[in-house]
Amino acid sequence: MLGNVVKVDPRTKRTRKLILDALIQLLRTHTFEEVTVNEIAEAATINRATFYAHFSDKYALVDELIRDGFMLYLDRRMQHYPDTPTRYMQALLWAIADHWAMIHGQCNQYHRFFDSLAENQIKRMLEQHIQTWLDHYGPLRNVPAMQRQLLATMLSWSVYALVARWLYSDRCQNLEHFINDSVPLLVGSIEALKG
Amino acid sequence: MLGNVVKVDPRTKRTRKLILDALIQLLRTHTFEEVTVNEIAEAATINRATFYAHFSDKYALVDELIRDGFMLYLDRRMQHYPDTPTRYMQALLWAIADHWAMIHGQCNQYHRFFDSLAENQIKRMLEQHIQTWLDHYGPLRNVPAMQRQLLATMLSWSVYALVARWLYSDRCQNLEHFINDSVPLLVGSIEALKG
DNA sequence: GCTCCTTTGTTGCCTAAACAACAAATTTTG
DNA sequence: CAAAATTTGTTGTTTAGGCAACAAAGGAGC
Repeated sequence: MLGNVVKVDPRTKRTRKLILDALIQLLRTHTFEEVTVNEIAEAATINRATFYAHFSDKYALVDELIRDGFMLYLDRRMQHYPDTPTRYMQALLWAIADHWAMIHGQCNQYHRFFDSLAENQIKRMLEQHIQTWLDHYGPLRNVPAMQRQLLATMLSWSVYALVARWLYSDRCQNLEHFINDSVPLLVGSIEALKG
Repeated sequence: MLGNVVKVDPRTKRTRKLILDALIQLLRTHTFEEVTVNEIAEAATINRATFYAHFSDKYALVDELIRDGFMLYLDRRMQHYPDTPTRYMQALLWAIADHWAMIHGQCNQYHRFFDSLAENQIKRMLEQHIQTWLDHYGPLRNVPAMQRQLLATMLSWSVYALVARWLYSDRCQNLEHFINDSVPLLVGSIEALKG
């Protein structure tokens, strides 16, 4: 985890941002399936070949879009360094809800297929994040690493599942209440590993 | 006046736009004198050397900014093809007023020095525009070209002078009235050439 | 089935932009 | 005023992006 400053060419940064922004803009009026690489390149004012120099295809692009977006909300919810399982799990649930709200506010043309791409990326990031958190969580120091890895996998899916359930149950319950109801379940599986 | 489509590299277009936009943005918080080429390049996310590849210095940049801006309002006021001297002069006066309002609304940090740069560019454009208009104005067909050129020079300065006078007299008079009062004077010098 | 048309990736050549380093001019500051 | 620090232009070299043109893979329509 060194200060890995790789000195990336400013043109590369700008081009990536142009492409990302172009997709966001297009998703306001088209579904992800409708959008072509050609349209993205045009909207980004770059050449189509340049697109392929940055992303292998539009799926790789949307993956990065999701990761960038979710990272933002995740970091934001981690500002207060939640050091107990309860507060950490609360933060994760809020971050997912934040991100979902942004997605379906900003770009209302996101669709089923899009959602499943998002789900994969988010679960992947959650697993990585939880893994790191667990490794730094004192009380589990003596638990074998493999056990912590399995726990991280399980929790990432569980956390996502719970929020998804709330989202697709028409969000009739207040989000804060729902989170308070969910957290104990998640914390329980961490506590279980201590014993 | 052929359809002179010169096929300009998309990167060039984008870079010029980035630089122009960067200056506009900086002029919201700094005076023109305060702004350095370095800051412009940074705000535009381009290299300083690239700036110099497009503009010889920041004065050349602001010239283009003014020309682009004024051209917009001039074209807009010419939409109705004013074919009489009266309507043409009205359109010119309005265009200058439009542009001035934009400048001092958008970028309130514009200053004396900036204004004089603007004045030069606008008078230059006015002269060119009036020259062309006069050349296509039937009733002056038999007037020697040199006479029309001198008239164009005089009118460009006159038109600008009148609007400037209104602007610096605290704009106490209604603009429309002021324009109606001014137009006959300008038209008069055109009519004088016919006789 | 077949054609026509669009989209997808890929490639080689060319150009605009990045970078770093420079001298000269200008501004700041002690 | 003189030293230090910015800012200004310029230049040679390196690199990212633009531009065909291409084969291949879907569709859409007949």
